[in-house]
Amino acid sequence: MKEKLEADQYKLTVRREQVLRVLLENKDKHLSAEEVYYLAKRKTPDMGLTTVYRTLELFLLKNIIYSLDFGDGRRRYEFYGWVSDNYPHYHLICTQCGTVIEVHEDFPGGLENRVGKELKFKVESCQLKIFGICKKCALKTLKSLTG
Amino acid sequence: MKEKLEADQYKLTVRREQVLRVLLENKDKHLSAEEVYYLAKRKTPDMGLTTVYRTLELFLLKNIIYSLDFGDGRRRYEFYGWVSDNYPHYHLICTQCGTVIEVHEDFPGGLENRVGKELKFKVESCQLKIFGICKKCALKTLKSLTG
DNA sequence: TTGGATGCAAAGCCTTTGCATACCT
DNA sequence: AGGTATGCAAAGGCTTTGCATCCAA
Repeated sequence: MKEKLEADQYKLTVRREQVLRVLLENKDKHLSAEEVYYLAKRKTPDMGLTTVYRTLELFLLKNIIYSLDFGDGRRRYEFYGWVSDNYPHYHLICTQCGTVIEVHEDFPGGLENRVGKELKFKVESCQLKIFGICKKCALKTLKSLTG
Repeated sequence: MKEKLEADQYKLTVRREQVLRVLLENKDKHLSAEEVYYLAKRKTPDMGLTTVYRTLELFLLKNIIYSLDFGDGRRRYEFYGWVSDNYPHYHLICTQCGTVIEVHEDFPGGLENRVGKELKFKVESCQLKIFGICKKCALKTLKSLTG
């Protein structure tokens, strides 16, 4: 599987394989570059942060991953989930505790087709972020009010 | 209208009014802090960039504006369009020329209600970004192919 | 041997903070 | 006077770049 991803003209070096592994093992985590760096460093201690950035850039270019921004000032990375065999999905972001919940569910309303046809736009990918209060925080708030 | 926005405990100073004016005059433009700065500077030459940042932060806090990220490394700002009298809307982002097209249309499929009920999540706001190729770029590509 | 991959350090951007000054009530 | 607002400069945080070295084909 890994080999297939890189078969083009790029080499799947040890470092790149490490980055790939970390990303695969944390599919649901939305890691930042630095987090990938620390996790990869565990198995490859002489890995550099620069390499992580360059590898992520390469993966972005090859559409292996894509990047998101949850407003905390650093970019986060996730495997690509559009057109591929992954289901498209979207994110619920709690504005109180910052937790990001992934919803693995199709986009509603045949959105992508409608956009393509009605608005003359060739859709490549979608990102849907829903901000609000998660159940935990709602409970917490309730408890603090009732004592 | 402007007065109403600030009536709380914050002063609507000349600088803040300038920032507000720039934002109002560019409702459809998704300005960055620096762009706001330059536009505001035209009428108030001794305006500082720091003030723009601090004013934008204040406006964010008061839910007068909200911020977006189109992946170009700088935050962009727009008037708040949820719950308010603005229609919710989403963005088409051309991955070739970077143009951002606003679609003033409700989110499809009663999305926000479904999320709230099915996933136990109190929705505050949504952001939908659709990446792809705009009509202009598609034409450009076609022409370059046919000569 | 040759070109890409890598690490380190430095530079670049955007944004925030510290601090002294200016302003308004 | 007192507290907020502001500008400038400096600091911060994340990311990219320069450059010498390393590695694999």
